[in-house]
Amino acid sequence: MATTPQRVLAPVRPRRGTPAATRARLVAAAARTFDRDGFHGTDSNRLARAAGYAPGTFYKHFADKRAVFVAAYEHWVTAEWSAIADELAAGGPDLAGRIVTRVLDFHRRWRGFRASLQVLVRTDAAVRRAYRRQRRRQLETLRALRRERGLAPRAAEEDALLLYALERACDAVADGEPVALGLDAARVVEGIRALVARHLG
Amino acid sequence: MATTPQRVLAPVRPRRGTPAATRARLVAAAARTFDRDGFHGTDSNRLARAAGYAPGTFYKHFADKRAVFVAAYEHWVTAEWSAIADELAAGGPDLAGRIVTRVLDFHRRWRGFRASLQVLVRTDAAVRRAYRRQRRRQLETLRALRRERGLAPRAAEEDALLLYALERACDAVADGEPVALGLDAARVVEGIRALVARHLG
Amino acid sequence: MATTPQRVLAPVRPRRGTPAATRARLVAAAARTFDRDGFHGTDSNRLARAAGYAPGTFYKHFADKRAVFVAAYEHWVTAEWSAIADELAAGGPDLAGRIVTRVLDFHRRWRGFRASLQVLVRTDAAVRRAYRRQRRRQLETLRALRRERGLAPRAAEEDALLLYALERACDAVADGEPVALGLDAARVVEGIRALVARHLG
Amino acid sequence: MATTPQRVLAPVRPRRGTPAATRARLVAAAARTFDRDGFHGTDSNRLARAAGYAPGTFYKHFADKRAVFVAAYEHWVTAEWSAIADELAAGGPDLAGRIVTRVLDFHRRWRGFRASLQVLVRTDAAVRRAYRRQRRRQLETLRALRRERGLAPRAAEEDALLLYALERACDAVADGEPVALGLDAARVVEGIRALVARHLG
DNA sequence: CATGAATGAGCCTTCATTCAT
DNA sequence: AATGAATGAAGGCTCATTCAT
Repeated sequence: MATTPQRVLAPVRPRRGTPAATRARLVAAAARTFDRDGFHGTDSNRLARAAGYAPGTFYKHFADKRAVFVAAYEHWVTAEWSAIADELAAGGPDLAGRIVTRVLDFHRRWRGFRASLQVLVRTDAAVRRAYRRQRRRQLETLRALRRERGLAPRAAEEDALLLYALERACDAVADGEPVALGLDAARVVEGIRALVARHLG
Repeated sequence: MATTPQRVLAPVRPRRGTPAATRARLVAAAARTFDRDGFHGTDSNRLARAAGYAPGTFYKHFADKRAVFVAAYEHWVTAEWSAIADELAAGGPDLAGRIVTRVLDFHRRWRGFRASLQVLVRTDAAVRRAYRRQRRRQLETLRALRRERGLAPRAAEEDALLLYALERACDAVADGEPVALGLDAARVVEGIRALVARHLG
Repeated sequence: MATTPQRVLAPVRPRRGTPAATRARLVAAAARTFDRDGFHGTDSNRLARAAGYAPGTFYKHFADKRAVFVAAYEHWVTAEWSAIADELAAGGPDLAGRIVTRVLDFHRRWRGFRASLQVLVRTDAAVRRAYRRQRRRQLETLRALRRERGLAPRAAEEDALLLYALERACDAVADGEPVALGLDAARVVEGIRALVARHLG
Repeated sequence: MATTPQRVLAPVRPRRGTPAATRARLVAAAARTFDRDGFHGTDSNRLARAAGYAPGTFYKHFADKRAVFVAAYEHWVTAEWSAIADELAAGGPDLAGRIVTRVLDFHRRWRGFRASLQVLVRTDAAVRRAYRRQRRRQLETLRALRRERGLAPRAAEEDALLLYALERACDAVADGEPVALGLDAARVVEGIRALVARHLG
């Protein structure tokens, strides 16, 4: 049974795959790399190599470096919200706790990416558009949730505030900031849960 | 009231100033430029020119671009907190409202800077240290405030959560996000105020 | 016998060659340029252009300027000693005279390079290592020669002295020093030949 | 008995000395610094500071960096040859040995300077002129010596060859090359002495 | 005579992007 | 579809030199 040899520095990939598969690999590798090194901490050649392709291939699939960033963002955030939507749909006790666990999980995975995102939101119109679109989706999801569950009604402005608090707190935890400051990380997480629970309650 | 005209590309300044004055001008110009263009959106030559100096002058005062960033950060955040400390000391009604106005003001002024800061906190150990130091200071200020005013006692973890919520919400408002999303910005600000008031109460 | 015309600023070359060919062109151009202008008298962009490439290409093949210098040195000195080895192997009368002609030839070609070499030997550990390695090789070649030809035995120290005298005298002749001083260059060369002959004799 | 305090990084000096004294200090500091770091390994500000002066002072005394180099060269080599002239005049046994000791001593002191010198001789007309002038002086000294002592007559070309061998061998010893190659340094020095003795004999 | 802040050309290097194969 | 050699604009930083004090 022959095994495909794996090169360490240049992952194997079909020399000719479907464009969609190639694109998906490039997006996935870019997401990982941006998260680890930041948007300005890598270059497009490295992104291509990380996916197992040559530099030229990258530009066959994306107009420029910014374009993969947007693609990776959409991909990641779509995944995030479909996971959270599942959580919401699942029902069961401690909805708030389960949401926080989920969000925290995502923020841990994408903290570096999110940091670059904040810079590009200010710098790049396409990124800003994508970012706003996602925020709108989040607000709609939240409103729908309350409607479906018959939860306490809240103004959209209050939902937005909850999202801000949730996302910044999860970023901080993902950064390891509470630990670095000598705080009890579990209590911080519990605080976040309480916030969400109060809001949904 | 006549104002002294300022040339855009080469601000008036003494042909030969004290090192401290030069450094201060460089820091101020760097802070403004980083905020507008982002850390990776300018270069050291531009920073020097923005302060009215030639490229070489920059490197007489800072080891590299990162070093001015830290200096500008310390300068800005020190100013922020001394202003807030004044506000706190001033007494008078609506403490929460006055704090939010102040913080919002700062975030409006430094939103771009803060975005780059988040990236550099992950990328650069010196920036991370400076950042943590400031956070520690914030927590201490908050604790001291509650003690002096005989306000409701809170765990440090809860203070941290307040800071996170406050800072992210003010960033969003400074970004113009509520407006872009069709929300009522004033209601968002009022929501922030309520959050702070409830915490201090 | 027609020669291919070479453009000075952009030598003809295939638009896309093998890495080895590119590297070889860069090394050759660097050797020429270092010899003419000295290590500190050129820059990496000039070296790239002299080989017909853009600045970036240089850094695809060498970590820095110092690295091409070492590569050029190894290349040149390898060529030198294989030529001398051929001379030695060839046999025939006036071995000393033929050696001197050869060495003189090389020193005329590489006098400027050798001058920079002396500086870098003191400045740069990698260059020093390469230099010592070559000297060792020279001493071994000399010893092997005497053994094979049944020539007069000499201590390694004496061989070294011969090499020193030979190399400095050839440098001076290559510099045109005898002529500048009003000496008879041919007599100087004859003197060098006598030195070598006496040593081998 | 009060001692003058000596700062390590900025040697004391009279704020207003005679121009000649200032110049002499600058030359001495430059000679030391060039020897240690090479001509291209320092900058004119460092040369000034090493002598205890500000950058501007340097340019009050020398037209440019190259000019101190020439001045330092003349100073050093003048000292060298007056010491050797004393040695020659002193008489006594083992003239050759004493000459070699002296030359070796100088080369040990100025090896780094000499390396830069070889580069500048090719690069800079003023340095080349100074260098040729010194060589002419050496040849004259040698001829005068033989005349006065009634030594064996030699063609100027042979004297030149002796100088070449002597200087290169002493450079190598000063470089520590024999030791690095596993040779017996004392035997090398003895070889040099024999060379000189044979030539003078 | 001496200072030292300031200059700015220019070198070293990176990296987003192209294009011939 | 994929390659990867090649590009060149531009950014980071140095340093010989000037000049107002």
